[in-house]
Amino acid sequence: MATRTVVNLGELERAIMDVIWDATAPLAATDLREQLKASAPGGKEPAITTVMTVLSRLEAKGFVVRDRDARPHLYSATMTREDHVAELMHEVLGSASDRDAVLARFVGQVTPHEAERLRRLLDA
Amino acid sequence: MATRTVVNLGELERAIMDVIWDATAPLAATDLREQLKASAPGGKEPAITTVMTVLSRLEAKGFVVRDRDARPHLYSATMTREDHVAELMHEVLGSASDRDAVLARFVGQVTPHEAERLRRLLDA
DNA sequence: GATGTTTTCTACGTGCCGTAGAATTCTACG
DNA sequence: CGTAGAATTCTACGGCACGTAGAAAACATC
Repeated sequence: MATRTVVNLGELERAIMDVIWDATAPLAATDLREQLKASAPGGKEPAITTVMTVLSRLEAKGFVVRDRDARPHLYSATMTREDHVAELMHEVLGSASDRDAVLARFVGQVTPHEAERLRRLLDA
Repeated sequence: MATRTVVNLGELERAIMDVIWDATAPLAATDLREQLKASAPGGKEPAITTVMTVLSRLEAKGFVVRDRDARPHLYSATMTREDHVAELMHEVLGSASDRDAVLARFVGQVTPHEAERLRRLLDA
């Protein structure tokens, strides 16, 4: 019933996606767990089964794909973080009736540098 | 523990915010309930206490303020929907390390009309 | 085929949210 | 005032998403 928007990631799910996105190649669950420990401040370290459960859920949600032929299964993201975030932005933008008004507020809050960047992108 | 981002609204909470945002003046819970029924397709109609509970939660979350002096209490939004959505967009944008790359994807997906709109906004 | 590894299954605890009755407080009106 | 009706607060339950992970099953390897 809940209009399943894409904005549905928990804390650990997001942390795992971040590791996958930062990786240069598909990762095995164990490696991923290592990276997770490295990037986590408190050194918290979930059980390997926990990581796999979340990975399965992320796969079900379409965020990652896994190579089931490889022997530890290898996981990779279905889209880049940038594409994902851009998509989220559009999704959020779409939730307003007056898109133009939202854009006005939006550009009113970007940094000068980003404004310049946007100008260049738009002229390209 | 969960890094409470602003992106936390349930289905009913959002529906209620939409009614409040569409309203031209502060609303009483009963009126709000009416509007809710009107805008809902299935004619689903939550109990008045349900509406009030959610309203209280929205107040706690800082999304609405209520006039406690008025006799039915009157509720209104703390910010416009456009400001809210723009804020969300920035929040989402901030979740990426490479903001420029995100912006590139983002502008690559806006409609021509919106691109034009953005150009004008940036030059203002 | 026994052993270590990897994966799947199953399941619990917690917190958010929709839901709303019960109890309480408040306002008018007679 | 006293009381009825209206409004507000309190309390609470059920469902679902997530973090969590053990138990069990499937695999690979020697």
